[in-house]
Amino acid sequence: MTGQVRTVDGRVAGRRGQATRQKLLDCLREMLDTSPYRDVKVIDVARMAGTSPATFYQYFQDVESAILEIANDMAKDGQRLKALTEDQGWTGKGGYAAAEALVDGFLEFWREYEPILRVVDLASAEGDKRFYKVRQSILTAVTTGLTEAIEEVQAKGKTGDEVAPNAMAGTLVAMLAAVSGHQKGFETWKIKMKDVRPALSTLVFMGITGKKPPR
Amino acid sequence: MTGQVRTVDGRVAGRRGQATRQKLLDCLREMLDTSPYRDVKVIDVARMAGTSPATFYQYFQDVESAILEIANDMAKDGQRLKALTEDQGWTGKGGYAAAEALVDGFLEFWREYEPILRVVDLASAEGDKRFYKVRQSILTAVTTGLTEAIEEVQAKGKTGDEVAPNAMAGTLVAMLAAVSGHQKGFETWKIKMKDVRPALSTLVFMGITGKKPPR
DNA sequence: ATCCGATCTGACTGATCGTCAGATTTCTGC
DNA sequence: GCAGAAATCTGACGATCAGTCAGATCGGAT
Repeated sequence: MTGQVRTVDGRVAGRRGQATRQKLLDCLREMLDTSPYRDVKVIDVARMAGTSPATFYQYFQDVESAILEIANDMAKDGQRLKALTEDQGWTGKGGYAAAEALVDGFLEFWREYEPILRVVDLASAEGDKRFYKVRQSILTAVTTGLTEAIEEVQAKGKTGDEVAPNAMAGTLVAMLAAVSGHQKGFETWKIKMKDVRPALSTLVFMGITGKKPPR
Repeated sequence: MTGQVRTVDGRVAGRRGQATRQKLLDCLREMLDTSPYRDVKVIDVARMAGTSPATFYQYFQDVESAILEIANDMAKDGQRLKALTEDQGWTGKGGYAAAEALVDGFLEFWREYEPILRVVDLASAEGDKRFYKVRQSILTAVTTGLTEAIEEVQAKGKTGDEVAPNAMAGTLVAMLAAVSGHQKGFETWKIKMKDVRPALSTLVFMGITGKKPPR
């Protein structure tokens, strides 16, 4: 599906080329773990990979394109979040458990890809469509899943004055993403993630069902 | 309080110097509106301000320090958000109105400072303590305000199995900040901000009171 | 007009970017 | 195993930007 790996000038990369390319990506990712995004230099990545900057440019247009590559892999892995919204009963105790599972899925996913997600978030907020698309591919799946869940609950309840399901779903997803991306920040305050988890789960549950979760 | 404006080498800036400095800050802010953070160059800012790079370095250590300056002004302005959490009755219809006002305050504030807040967010997530402090000074005030509100409601309700007030407050604030920072993103989907506002208000209300907002 | 401190800048060094032609390594057919 | 071809890598280069400093310029006080 991804097609073959190609160099910037269109040549198909062979075994050695792919290995080098992957090594560059790995080093770039490690670099992003430790240095501010703005300070990541091609020359450093190349040096870390034991190669030359020219080689980097053989495989990537620029740093952003390389990060986009990593982000695409991440997005593929992110599709597992989608499953957490499907075929769930969202009412009663089972519903709260489902909310907890969704929350945990987000927290774990963000913990794993934090530095990449930071860049994806920034770049898409800055209007870069390539990164926007990646972000979407992760979040849209979850958003539509939740939208359907909310629609279902609202259809049964029939109070008539509910909020728009897709807006509520989008808001919940944004919330999950934001909190997941600031886990370290929360810990640095006097707020424990152990307490944040139930707060998130409760909000997800209430956002979907409009009710307080059962004890 | 801020003390006098000083150049990097410690001299106190006079009238002309302050004007130049401010012009540089203005141009930097405009630059951030239009270019990706990573692509903002000192030389461009200086050029736009009709001055030379050397002058820039007379007033700022580097680009980040200059942005931090802008961010500090913003934080000062952000203290108005704090007022939106104080002396509010958070129950019943008045409570929902208060939630709406808080949501609107966030949305407006983020609309005004979006590009700066993006950088503040990134830098503090990357562990830059200076930016982290700025972010805190805006959000902590609101978080503690909401924490108190939740504690008050819980004290009256006495169901005993509530979530931790500060975790809930922190989560709500993170949600508000996240959604506010992705307003354009929402609009690009098929989700209207007109629908997001009530979704946010509802979640804030439910997060605080544990009840569905009154019609 | 002259002086003095405040302010600005040209010019410089060093680092990184991004490119290209040519060197080096790996693969292929025999 | 070897010659030739293809794939891969790199040194070297011009361009751009970071960051510094000594000296030029400005503007107000006398």
